[in-house]
Amino acid sequence: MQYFYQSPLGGISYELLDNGQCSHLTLIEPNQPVKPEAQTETPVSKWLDSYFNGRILALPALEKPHTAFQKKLRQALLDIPIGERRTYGELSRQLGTAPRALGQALAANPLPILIPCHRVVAASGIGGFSCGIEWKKSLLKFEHGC
DNA sequence: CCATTCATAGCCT
DNA sequence: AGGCTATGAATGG
Repeated sequence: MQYFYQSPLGGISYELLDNGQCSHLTLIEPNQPVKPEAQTETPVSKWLDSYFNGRILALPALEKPHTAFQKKLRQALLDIPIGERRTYGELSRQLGTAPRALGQALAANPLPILIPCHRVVAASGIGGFSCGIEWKKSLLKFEHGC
């Protein structure tokens, strides 16, 4: 079942499975509001509230990673504190993989923000973002002020 | 400093 | 199995 959330940075849609786990989260075009009537209170919406208020709660139930690597990657991403950044090179060395392969894995992350893949940037420059580079910029900017 | 090239490798579908 | 990079380092202008 699909839900929507209106964040200060733009609309967010996400998918909850029957078991309550969040399987996907997508960032809509920044500054494009979503239909207000589609917003419903869920564990994910509560978490997003907490995130955008600067006091982050424990993560809601998430769908499990499909591979061992994704699990390791998810943990590594969650270990990056707010406001911190890692480069693709740094993180790939930490995980024992190649920078490019890491990019592939990040691009396939179905749970941006929840799993903070936006804190990984290129060695020079900002790098890419699956939901649009503008989102990555605003997220980093937002976290910087926390 | 910017553009281009190329080595590289493993993750995802 | 095969492609396909959300890289990075090196090079050359």
